[in-house]
Amino acid sequence: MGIKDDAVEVRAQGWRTLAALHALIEAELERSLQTAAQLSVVEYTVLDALSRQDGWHMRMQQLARATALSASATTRLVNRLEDRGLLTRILCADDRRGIYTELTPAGIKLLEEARPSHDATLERALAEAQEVPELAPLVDALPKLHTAV
Amino acid sequence: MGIKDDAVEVRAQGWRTLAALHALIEAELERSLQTAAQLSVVEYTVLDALSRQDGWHMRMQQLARATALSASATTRLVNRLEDRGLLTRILCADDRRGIYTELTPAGIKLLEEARPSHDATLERALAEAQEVPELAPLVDALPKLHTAV
DNA sequence: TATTTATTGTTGCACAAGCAACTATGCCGC
DNA sequence: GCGGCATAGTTGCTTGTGCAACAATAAATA
Repeated sequence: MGIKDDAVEVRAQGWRTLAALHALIEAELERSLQTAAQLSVVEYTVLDALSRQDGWHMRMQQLARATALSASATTRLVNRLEDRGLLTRILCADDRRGIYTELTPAGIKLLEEARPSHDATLERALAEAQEVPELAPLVDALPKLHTAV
Repeated sequence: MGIKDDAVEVRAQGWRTLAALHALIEAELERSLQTAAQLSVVEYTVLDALSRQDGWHMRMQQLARATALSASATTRLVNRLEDRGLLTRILCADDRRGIYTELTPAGIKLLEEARPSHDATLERALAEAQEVPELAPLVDALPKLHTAV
């Protein structure tokens, strides 16, 4: 096995680690958000993305990218949240094909209620992952990514 | 905003980065494996996990953990692969509740055919991710996790 | 041994996802 | 202005997934 083959295997192992950690965190968040606010992880992601957006409105396609979902899935996701009164669709004035989505007060409220649970669960999931030998190095690496030091 | 709040935000951002990179890689692998071998990512994961297992047999529950899938999803996943003749169920002699799965020659063959495409796509996806500013640091960190230096 | 309890895997059901086809609007060259 | 093409979003259909309930076997306890 040469150097080149090693690189392939290193990438594969990195990918497996990434996938495993992702699955662990997502599963815990899923349960936590479900019981705390009847929200799935993607639904929370939408509300959170909207809240971190200036003016609190995004187009469908931005939402699709933010959630890594297909266009059709995004449509139905927004439908669900709109039916629950958590956000509203707003027609674009300048581009009449486009549709903005905006958080309603109820959406903001639910997000604020869910956020502590989300954050605590994330912290707990990362702590659990650190107990797993294969995952620990990745958990350690995560907070070092964006520190502006 | 205090130090504690910063830690929360750092974790959240790390999680978003992890999720984004995971989604990007998975989407590319999905397309690639589909066209190369009519396999989904989880299906490939099963075949790969079995091939990296001594004796090439695993129990359902191990498979469920390796794929981060529920028990029922694992059952149906194994059904699909068995129907295609890529693996076989083998009853455990010592624990008659348990079921081993084992790659068939056809399964081994398909895996070997799919692996180059998988590895190449993974390399390409990581290269693409490195062009995205938010993802680049995580991409850089991945290969450093398991290097036995 | 008999009875309870835990574990392993499968099935019914409801739901969310992707793909392809569609509508509606914007944009470009003529 | 008009036909052709690209873009934004929605809908029909199929499929994979999780949860809860279940059957079968093992392990624990009396």
